Amino acid sequence: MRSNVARKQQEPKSAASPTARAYRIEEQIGYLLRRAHQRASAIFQVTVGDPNITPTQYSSMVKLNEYTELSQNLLGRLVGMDKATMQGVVRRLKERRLVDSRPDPGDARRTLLSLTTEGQRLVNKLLINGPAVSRETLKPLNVQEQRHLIELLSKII
Amino acid sequence: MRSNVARKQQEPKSAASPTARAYRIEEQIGYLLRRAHQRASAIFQVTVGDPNITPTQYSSMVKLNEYTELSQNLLGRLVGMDKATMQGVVRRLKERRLVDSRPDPGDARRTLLSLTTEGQRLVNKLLINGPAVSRETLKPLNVQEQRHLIELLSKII
DNA sequence: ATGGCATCGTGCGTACACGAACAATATGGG
DNA sequence: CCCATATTGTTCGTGTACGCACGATGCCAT
Repeated sequence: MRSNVARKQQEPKSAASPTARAYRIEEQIGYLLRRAHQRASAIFQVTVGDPNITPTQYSSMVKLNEYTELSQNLLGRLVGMDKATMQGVVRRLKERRLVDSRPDPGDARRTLLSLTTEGQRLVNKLLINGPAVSRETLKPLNVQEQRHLIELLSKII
Repeated sequence: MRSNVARKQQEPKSAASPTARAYRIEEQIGYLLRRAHQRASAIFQVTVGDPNITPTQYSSMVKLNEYTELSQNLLGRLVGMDKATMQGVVRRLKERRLVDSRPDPGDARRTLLSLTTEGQRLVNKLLINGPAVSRETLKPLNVQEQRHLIELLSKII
């Protein structure tokens, strides 16, 4: 068990003027979001029940489970992924036979995606642990704070 | 100008039972953190003033500016990056002559990192825009909500 | 009907993110 | 002093994430 705190090697140069509020990277929203997202991903990985499924793969499969069949671009919009990113996610899911695709008969530009039987089985298993992932991630907060955080994050997206 | 909302192609299969609360991926903390982080990164990129500097490179340089000289591992702990990730970040900063390194005279395992003059000049320029990045990211919230979000995120890290 | 513009999926390049394995070095307890 | 254990930094593999450019296709207004 090692300390999570950095050994103090050196003092920071305090460039604080008396009036200006200090700019601390640890208090900036972007920094906090990066760290919080890291922690959430780590909790997902150990809690969801299958170490080979990533958060983005999971959300893609959950959406395909809801809609049955979706084009790749539309799926990307629904789960907030760039089409280039979506490409890689879908490729890996197809390689594992969790997702299948067929050309859209009504639009030759599109590929329709759907879960395989295997993919359905897996996502329904993972969905059981879904709430536990969120619960564990939000554990440091009380119920009211949890609701508030969800609400605030929804607002800034 | 195209709509950001997906065209409705198909209804989701409503699998809602009357009692159980629906599991919506859009309300899960991990999903929201991923989306919020995406947005924050995009705002950083267009607001910080140098499109070639990433958020992680920025936070590394800010920390090096505070401490003058740090080992790679310690810097990684201070900014919340894995040592393998840190490796790549530092390599790119060194390639651009923004960061310099020397062996630690007191510990042959360590490499001491510091900003070059060029790196100092750049980070001090970027620090001017730092507050604007955070301000823009938090724009959808009022001041009280902004403070609250920062506080809640700090708690779950 | 056709020409301009948007959309869809792909490929490439760059950058985080991290687990795992590794070699070199440091440290502390017996 | 010496050995078990820990730390530091590197490399490899896999997976997001996205900008850009491309070709194929669809759509719409003239």
